[in-house]
Amino acid sequence: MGKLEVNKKKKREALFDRAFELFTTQGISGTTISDIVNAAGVAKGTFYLYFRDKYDIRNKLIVHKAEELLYQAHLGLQDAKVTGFVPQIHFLVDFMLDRLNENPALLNFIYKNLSWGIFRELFEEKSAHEGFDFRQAYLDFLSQDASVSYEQPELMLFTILELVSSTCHSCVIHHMPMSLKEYRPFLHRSIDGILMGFGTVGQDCCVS
Amino acid sequence: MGKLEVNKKKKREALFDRAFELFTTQGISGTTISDIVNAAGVAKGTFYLYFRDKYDIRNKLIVHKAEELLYQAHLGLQDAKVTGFVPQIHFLVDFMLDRLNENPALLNFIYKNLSWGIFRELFEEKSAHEGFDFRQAYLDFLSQDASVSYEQPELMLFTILELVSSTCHSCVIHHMPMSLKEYRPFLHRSIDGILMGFGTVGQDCCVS
Amino acid sequence: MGKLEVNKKKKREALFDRAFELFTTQGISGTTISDIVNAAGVAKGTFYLYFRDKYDIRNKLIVHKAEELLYQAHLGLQDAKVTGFVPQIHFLVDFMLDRLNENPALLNFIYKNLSWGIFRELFEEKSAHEGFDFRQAYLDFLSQDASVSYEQPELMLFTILELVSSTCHSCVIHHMPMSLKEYRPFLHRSIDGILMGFGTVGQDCCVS
Amino acid sequence: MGKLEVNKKKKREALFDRAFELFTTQGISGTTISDIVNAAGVAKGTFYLYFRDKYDIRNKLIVHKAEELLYQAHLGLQDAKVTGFVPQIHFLVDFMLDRLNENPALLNFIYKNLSWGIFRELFEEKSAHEGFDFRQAYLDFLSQDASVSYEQPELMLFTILELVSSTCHSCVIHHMPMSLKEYRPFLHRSIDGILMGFGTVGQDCCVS
DNA sequence: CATGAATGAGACTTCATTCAT
DNA sequence: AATGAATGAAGTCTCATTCAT
Repeated sequence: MGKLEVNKKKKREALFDRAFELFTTQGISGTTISDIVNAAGVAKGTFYLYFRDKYDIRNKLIVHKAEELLYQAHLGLQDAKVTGFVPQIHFLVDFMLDRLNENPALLNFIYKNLSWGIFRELFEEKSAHEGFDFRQAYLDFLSQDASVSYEQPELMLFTILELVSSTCHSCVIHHMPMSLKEYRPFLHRSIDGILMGFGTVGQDCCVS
Repeated sequence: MGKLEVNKKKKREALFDRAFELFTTQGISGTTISDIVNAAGVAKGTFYLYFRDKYDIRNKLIVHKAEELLYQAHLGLQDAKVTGFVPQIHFLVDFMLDRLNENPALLNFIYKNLSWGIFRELFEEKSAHEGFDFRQAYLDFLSQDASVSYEQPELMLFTILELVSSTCHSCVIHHMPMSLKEYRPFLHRSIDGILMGFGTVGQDCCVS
Repeated sequence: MGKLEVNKKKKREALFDRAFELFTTQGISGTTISDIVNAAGVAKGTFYLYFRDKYDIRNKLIVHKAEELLYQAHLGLQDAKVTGFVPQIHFLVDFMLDRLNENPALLNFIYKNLSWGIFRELFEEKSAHEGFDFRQAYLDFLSQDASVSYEQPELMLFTILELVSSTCHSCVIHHMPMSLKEYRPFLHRSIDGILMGFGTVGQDCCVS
Repeated sequence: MGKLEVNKKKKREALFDRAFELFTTQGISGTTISDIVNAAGVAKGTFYLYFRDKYDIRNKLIVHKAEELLYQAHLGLQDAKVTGFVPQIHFLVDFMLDRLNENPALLNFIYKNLSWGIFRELFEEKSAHEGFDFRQAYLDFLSQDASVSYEQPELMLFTILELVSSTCHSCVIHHMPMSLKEYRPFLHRSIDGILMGFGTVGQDCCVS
């Protein structure tokens, strides 16, 4: 990579990082492009060389941050060596809940965006982490565990994801109806319920 | 009520109704106070006699519209004479899904606000519909049905509500991952799963 | 005076007093008619029954407050039984400086208005204090003291008044170039100088 | 200086000059920022690149105009080759009175601002006219004239300045109590009186 | 590539004044 | 005489975007 190339990358990253800081601290509509370029130490016009407008950088940030979170969760799972699909799902949910609970700013930012729309993008776009493919990883989990079988596994993921992000937002940001710590067991029971709902015959809750 | 009093009410309602129309068609940040007062046929300053700013009227609209929807669903349930708690929940969900499916503008507007925060307000504040108490109505459903018993029934309602509004939004607004029509059966299965998760022993899915 | 008459007077006085308080605490342009009527506990429209606009009430207040100050000084002089024109002038100046030093809000309010323009009004208008005539009082001082004689005594009063109000404002409000306490001896020396400057032959500074 | 630099200076000056015209003809509160930018031929936003608000440009104008006046008087004094401190003071006063009499708009504008506050700024800040130091110039006058000696020379200047600006304003703007032409001799006598009041023993008016 | 001065539409808000009650 | 809801002109200031340098 040429020196010039490196410099460009640096500018883009400076804008990216400062924008995230400002978005999470002052809100999106409370952040102006002036704020961002001032914080990044570049000229106003430079912003437009890298992003179309404020919403462009916001969208790119959401995808990026969500991807990071998922990738971290994936790495965590590998380290933890959890086996079995259901425990793996619970592990991933817990991992992400912990991260979001520690970092409410991030949660607030990606809130309601860590959803199917983002997943589509993550699934379709080339990951920033070379060679990592979210969809494939998910489907691999499933096929590795012969004891489970679901109708519409992608739809199930969507359902769980929406439930988790939505309730988690309420608990972490508003502490309503209770803290995440208190709500967490109920959330896991609800996830189990959903898994059951999507399970095919021969794999259900009651059969021992 | 004096003539003056009636006139005030009319003005407030005109602003309220036009603001809703504009918010749902042009978005909130795409709607200016000028737009609202022009549509309502009142002077700019009049707006500020009734609302503090754009966000004040928005918040009041969200509560109002959510309340209307719930109240309609409640009336619908009474007419339908459905019995049993679980069927009643499914009825209410279906009723609201239908309304929201017909009226995506409304859905988009109250999206992620038809949540616990709103419920709290609806529960605590005096309803605009004299003598109607949401919380009591819900708890009555439960107690009327001797065959079911749940831990933390309010938490269960919260969980279901978050799931429904979140998934419904994605399906109705983005048609992703599929249309509401196609997703609906899976949603109901997920709700059953959640009910099961919150159910106390002796009342579970598999007992025939 | 009828009961209705009394009520009218009360309203006017309430507006007057509250307006003065607000003008001195928030400034004139920082005070709205709404502020005044709210503080006075009357309706917006009522204001216009008594005053033309904000500047009308301001002007009337200035005249009123300046007149009060002068009248107090006059009463103080009578009690003190100071004799001789020059000591009387110094007494009056000191009396007013003390009052203004204690009450910078008043000073700021009448600043640059306790001047010839106001005097004209006070001289010409009928005083609120029945039977009190400022001009005559001043001319009486002069004629009572056979040892002094001035060209243009009214012009001299104007000169002294402008000097006092102008320097006093700077000292009291800005403490610049120094406090009033420190500046006062120099002010008195300057007044003596001016008196000398206006003195006719036979009465000048150097003759012992 | 680059082309861009020159252009910026031009814009700032256009705003400055038009603002002064408008302030003196329509008054400050009668002048809007729209008026200023229209007159200057620049966009509304441009104003805010150079000045914080209307009061910012006003303050900067006052300092600037007062400085100009003093500097002109200083130049006039050098040309006139008047010697002796007292005649120099009278010359300066006359010079400024003439200018202000010719230009009542300027007088009205800097009225009561051509005072100690401004002097402090002029004394402390670097003059716009390179190498010109007001305070030093004044002190030099004093020290050059061995025949005079004053206690607190700066305080004396303050006293004279307040007297001149205050009385001058009344005479020029309101022609009250008389025109400046008629009042001028009395003013000079008052100044002499003040000089006397501040003079140290051995230097007074009457000693021949 | 990078800059940042300039733009100008338009958002928000205030408030003196009126007038029907 | 008193009220206060309604008015709407007028003002301030912001900020995304452009473009000459």
